[in-house]
Amino acid sequence: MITKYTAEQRQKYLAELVRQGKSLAVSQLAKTLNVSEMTIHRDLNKLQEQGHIERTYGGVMPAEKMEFEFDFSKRRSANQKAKKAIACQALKFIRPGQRLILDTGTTTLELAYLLKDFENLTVITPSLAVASVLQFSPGIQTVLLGGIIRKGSPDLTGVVTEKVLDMFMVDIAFQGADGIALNGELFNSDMRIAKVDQKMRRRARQTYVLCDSSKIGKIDFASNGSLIEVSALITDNKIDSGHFESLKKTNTQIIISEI
Amino acid sequence: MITKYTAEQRQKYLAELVRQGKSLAVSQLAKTLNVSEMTIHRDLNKLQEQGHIERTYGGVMPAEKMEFEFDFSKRRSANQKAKKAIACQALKFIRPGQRLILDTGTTTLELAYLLKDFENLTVITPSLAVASVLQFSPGIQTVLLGGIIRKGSPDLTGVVTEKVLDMFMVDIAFQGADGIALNGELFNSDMRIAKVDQKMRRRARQTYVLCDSSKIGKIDFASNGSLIEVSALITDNKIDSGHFESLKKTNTQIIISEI
DNA sequence: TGAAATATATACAATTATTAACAGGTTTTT
DNA sequence: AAAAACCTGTTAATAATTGTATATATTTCA
Repeated sequence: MITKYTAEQRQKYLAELVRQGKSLAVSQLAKTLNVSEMTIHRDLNKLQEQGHIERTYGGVMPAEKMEFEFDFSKRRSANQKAKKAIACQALKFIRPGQRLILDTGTTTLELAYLLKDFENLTVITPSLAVASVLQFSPGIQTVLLGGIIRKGSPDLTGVVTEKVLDMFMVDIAFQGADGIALNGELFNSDMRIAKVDQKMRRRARQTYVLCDSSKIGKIDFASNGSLIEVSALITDNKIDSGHFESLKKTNTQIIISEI
Repeated sequence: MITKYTAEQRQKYLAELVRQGKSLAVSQLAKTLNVSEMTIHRDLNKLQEQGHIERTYGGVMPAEKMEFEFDFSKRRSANQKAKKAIACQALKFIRPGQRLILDTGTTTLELAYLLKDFENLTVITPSLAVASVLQFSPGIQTVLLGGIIRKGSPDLTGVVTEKVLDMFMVDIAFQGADGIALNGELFNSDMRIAKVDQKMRRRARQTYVLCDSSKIGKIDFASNGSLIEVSALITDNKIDSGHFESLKKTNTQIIISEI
């Protein structure tokens, strides 16, 4: 190309490249656009002033992003692998075209990461974290349930959340749990989440509870129902065999994922 | 890989590895990323300073807080000062204890920044950006309207959003506009936002339109109503005097903020 | 506890990216 | 048509990043 562009055309082109997330070296761009490196620098600076991009040493990044910050002090990275394995197992139940509910929690968040490249899904969620993970996935329509933002927590709760849930009926709900008693009772550490979880199950044809083995046999503050109401529990193979036998008595299917 | 990455790309990659709970030896990472071990150390330190990870001797752990990003190219344009002045003017109408709706848009976002330290407010918004700004304000309860997340723009629209709006009745709604015709017609560039704006006005006792002077006399794609329906228009003193006279004929109060 | 092994930090040099300053050219304004 | 404003390219200066060698910490194991 020996074409000559105006400054504006160039800058528009550059902005578009960055938006697409292409990585760009200034020297490369200079050749492509047939201008000096200095000109590219100037263009990029202008785009930065306008807030379209962010410059870094040796590169360009899409412009400023807004951030939500959350406290995840409870999470233990040791269980991370278990959570991923559980999410992989859950993934097997999902087919293109389905509508899903993804609950708040670190295990369901792991599932969201796996869904990223799925085609033709609708995901309904009370979790800002899940929404954030899926925001760039072209094949996924994300519906955020409304509600009150819990300070320091990445999710929505309250009357609004429950009301909005009533507007949908989905194929599968994937729920987390902060504890599962040996009689199959399901617990959350937050009462507000418990209420949302309860409602959620009624709006899904099937419900899967995703819960790593460390939380089985532990009770927490807010009961939201029982395993009897769900299609299956997905957990990992570190589950205590005694616990496993106890839970089996609830007649709920228990799916064990290999870490 | 003999590719060369910028520091930011490397750090992003590292942060993602940590999130996934992969255990990593610095020496291994250095080879993978094709940089010296020293550089990896420096990267990890930087990530630690930013609070993304926690370093231990010989290892890395995820930080206890987690950040979620939403793509948001806020234009830091020449009108920034006008927007701030307009937001300051809008602030004067707000009293403790009130319930507000804050529309999506850069001017209303500016208002959100000013609200941060307010006491005892309830803010209802379809804008994830607004929600993000207010997330740590102890005096403010933030309610996020549900709805479909627009790709590439952090706000909620659709049937759900409108339904949820019906659940509330607030004191004041603060709206933006992408254009205001000289006969007072209000425009958005996105039809979905226009519908939400329309509904929003019906759920507020008072509505103020916040719009910098550069957009006055400009029409855009989607009409959402007219200035006749609102309590006042707040704009800046760069407004063309002819435009001002035209708008006055709509009998809407026009508040001019000094930049 | 103390020494070896390993991990991390410091200091400086080399490399590379970015900016500043100036000059020539083009377009716009008067 | 002259003056002003603007854009671009060249060269030189400045600043940021990275690697190497070296020093200091931290852990482990005897």
